[in-house]
Amino acid sequence: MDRKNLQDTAPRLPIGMLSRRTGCNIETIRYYEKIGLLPAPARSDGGHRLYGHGHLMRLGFVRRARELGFTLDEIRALLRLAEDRDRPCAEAREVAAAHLTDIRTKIADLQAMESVLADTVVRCADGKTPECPLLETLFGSIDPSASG
Amino acid sequence: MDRKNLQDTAPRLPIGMLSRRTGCNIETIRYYEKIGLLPAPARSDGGHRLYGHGHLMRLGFVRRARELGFTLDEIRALLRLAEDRDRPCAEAREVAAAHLTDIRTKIADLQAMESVLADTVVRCADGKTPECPLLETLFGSIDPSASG
DNA sequence: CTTGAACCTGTAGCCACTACAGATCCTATC
DNA sequence: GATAGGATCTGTAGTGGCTACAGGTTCAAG
Repeated sequence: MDRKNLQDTAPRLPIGMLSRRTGCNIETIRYYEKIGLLPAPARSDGGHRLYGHGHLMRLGFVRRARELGFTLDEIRALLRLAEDRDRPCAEAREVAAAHLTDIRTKIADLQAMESVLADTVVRCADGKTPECPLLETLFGSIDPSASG
Repeated sequence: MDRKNLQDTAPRLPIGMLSRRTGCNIETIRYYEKIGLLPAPARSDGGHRLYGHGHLMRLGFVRRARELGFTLDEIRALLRLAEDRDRPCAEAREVAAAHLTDIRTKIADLQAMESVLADTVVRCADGKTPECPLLETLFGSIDPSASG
């Protein structure tokens, strides 16, 4: 069985089933269809969506990529690479490497926030300063006498 | 001079000046006014906003708090505490402590993403696997033969 | 009095969903 | 075949925290 057969769309699963199988909200699934991330599935006579195995795999891919913080645009690119089996690895690595840089930047930013806040909260807990250290920190160092 | 005199709104600065002094976009300043985070300033005869020292301090406060990742709602709460000088420290500490927890959760989440991705990118770079390790990771372990 | 920068209001867009409202369909039971 | 109620349908609007216009008015310098 080819796990990457994204073209297999033989209609089987209604949307609620797909939702349960992937852990993805029904609304989100419809949203992914609307923005073209998930191809429109077959419909029952009454108009209900019926998904195939390809949809299941594709949505699983999207969910996993989201868990790793990829944006929907990045995921779109990765899906294209997954379909084009010729030269995906180098390009996929590029997408991932760029994303990794983003993540590391975010971690660094959050760690900077964390250290300032942790320090401030400790000083608040001390109760050794007359003013609230947190509020003092936030009032910061704008000099109101400087001319703009 | 009391740095916390947020009530001083004697009209002096036009919005562009306030923007330059605080590093906050003009659009953002107007947005903060619209959502009630920054009080509406005086106006010139022609209708241009004229800000006072209190606005400068308040907006500085907001910007610093944003840099520490506080949400606008949290900042609203902190500003209320800053105005009410009686029992702010314990409550401000609570707001900050809750936010600190959020930040630490986010850091942990990002570090989890980082380690998976860093590992995968390295394996991509190896070129030792026939398939692309990144795409393999994203195709994950959904078992299509399991019944939903 | 003219120029052009600064400012005004209001609306729409961004991302990635989420939450309805109000209608229709599907399936199981009687 | 009727009925109940869960599942699904479409479409719209809201979230947070801005940002980007369009199309108009005002301000300050020369």
